Amino acid sequence: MANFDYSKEKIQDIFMIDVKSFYASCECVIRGLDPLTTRLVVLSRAENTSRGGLVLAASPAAKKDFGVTNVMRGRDLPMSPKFRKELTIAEAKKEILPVYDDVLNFYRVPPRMRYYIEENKKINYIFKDFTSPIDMHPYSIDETILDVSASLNYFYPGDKLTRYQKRDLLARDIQIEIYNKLGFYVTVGIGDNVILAKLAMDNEAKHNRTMRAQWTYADVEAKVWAIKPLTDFWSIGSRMSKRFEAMGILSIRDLANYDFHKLHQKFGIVGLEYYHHANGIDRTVVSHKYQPKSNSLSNNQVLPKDYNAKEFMLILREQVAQTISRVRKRGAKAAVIHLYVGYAMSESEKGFSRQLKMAPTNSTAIVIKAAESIFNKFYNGHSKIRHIGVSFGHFTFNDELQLDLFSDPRNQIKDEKLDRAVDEIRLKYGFTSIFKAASLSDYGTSLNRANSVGGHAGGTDGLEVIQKRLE
DNA sequence: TCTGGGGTCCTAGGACCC
DNA sequence: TCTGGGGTCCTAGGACCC
Repeated sequence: MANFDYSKEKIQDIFMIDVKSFYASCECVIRGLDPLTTRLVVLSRAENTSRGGLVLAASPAAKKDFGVTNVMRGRDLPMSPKFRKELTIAEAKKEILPVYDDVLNFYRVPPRMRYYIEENKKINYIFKDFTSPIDMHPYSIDETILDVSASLNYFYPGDKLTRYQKRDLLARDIQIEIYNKLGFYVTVGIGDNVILAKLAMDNEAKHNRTMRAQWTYADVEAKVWAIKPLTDFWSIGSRMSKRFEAMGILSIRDLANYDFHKLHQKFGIVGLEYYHHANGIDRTVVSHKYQPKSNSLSNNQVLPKDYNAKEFMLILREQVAQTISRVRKRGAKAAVIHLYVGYAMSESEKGFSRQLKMAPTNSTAIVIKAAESIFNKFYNGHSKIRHIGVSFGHFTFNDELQLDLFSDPRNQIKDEKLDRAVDEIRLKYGFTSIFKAASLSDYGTSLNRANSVGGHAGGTDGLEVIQKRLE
C-alpha cells in the first residue's frame, strides 16, 4: 500500500546524467582508445602515503577483467613480471613510470584534474542545447541534473508518443550527441523528480545495456523499495545503515513504512527527508536550487611520516599559506579559521579540531598567527602528528580593509601588498617560483603538492593535447 | 586499513540576552 | 520556590557524497 497519493505530486521530467568512469574515460579518449573496452586505471601518486598510490577511477573493462575497485591501492593492481621489473628500474632512477603494461594490455596513468575539469565544462556546454541553463544543476565533476520539463515537447511535439517515450528518446539523443562530439558514454537516470532520477541512475541505468533507466511514481514500490542493501540508497552510508538496522529497519520498504513521527523524533528533519525519499517523494525544483556559493575552502593531508610539534609548525604555516591564497584568489576574506590535527595511530588520543573567529581577513600573516594560537592552545604537548586539515569559512566579498583595534593598519596594508605580489608571481610562473626557504628543508610538503588540484596531480599537458585532438 | 582529499549539511549543547 | 522561558549565536562533532 502506497503511503502517498502520487496523483497529487507534481510530475517533472528529470535527467540525472553521469559520465561512465569519468577520469578513466577522459584518459582513454585523449589516447584514442575506447572507454568501454580499454583496461585503464587512473592512479594518484600519493607519494606521501603507501607506495603505489590509490585508484581514483577504473574503466569498466579494468573493473570487469581484473576486479579493480575505486579505492583499491596501486600495489594491489595486477602487474606482469616484465612490467614490474621496468617499474622498479624506473623508480630507482626516479624516472617517470611507464604507463602501459603490454603483457596484460593494461594502462595505469596519473591523474590530470585540470583536463577533467575542462572536459566537464564541454559536456555541460552540450547540455545547454537540450534545456535552459537555469534548469541545469551541476552536481559534481561528472554528474549533472537536467530538468527538461519545459523542452521535452519542443523536441518531441504532438501526442503520438507518451511522455515516457519522449523522455527516453531525448535521453538517447543526449547520449548520442555527447558520444559523437566528445567520445564519452553517459548514463542517464530518468525520473518524475530528482530523487527518482538519481536512484534510477545509481541502481539501474548503470547496469543496463542502454545506460538509461526510467523510474516513475508507479515504480516506487517495485523499484525503490527493492533497493538493497540499505547503503545502495543515496544518502544512506554505513553509519546510518547500522542505526536503521538497530531500529528494525532492514530494507527501504521498512523505512518507507516506518512511523515518520518516530523518524522525525530520532533524526530531526533528516529523518523526514529519509522517509520522503524512501517513498519516492522529492519536491525539489531544479531551477530553484541555489548554487551553494562555496562557503568554505580546505586543504587536508595525511603526512608522509609522524611529525613532532617543532617539525609540524612548518607544515602548518605552509599549508595555512596555501589555503588562504586560494581564498584570496576568489576575492574573498574569511571570518573563520579551522584547524584539524590528527595524531598518529600509535597515540592514545585522536587529535583535535577547533575553529576560531576572526575579523574577516585574507592576510597570510594574520591567519598563520591564528592557526598557531589554536595549535598552541590545544596541542597536548607530546603526541606525534600524522594528519593536518586547514579550512577557512564565512566568506565576505567586499574590498574594504577591515581595521581591527589591535593591529597597526600600515602593517595590514603592507601584508596585503606582499600577499598579492606573491600570488601574482605564482599565477604567472607557478607555485614553485617563489616559496619560503624553510620549505626546502626535509619536512616541507608544499613543493610536492604544488601542481595538484583537489589533492591530485593537476597535469600540464591536458589542454594542449585535447586541443590538438580537436583540430 | 602502514591512513585520500575536498566539500556540504545537520544537531546537541553551551553561552548569552531579554 | 526545587528548575522560568524563549530566542539567537556559536562550536564540536557526526554523517554523507563524489
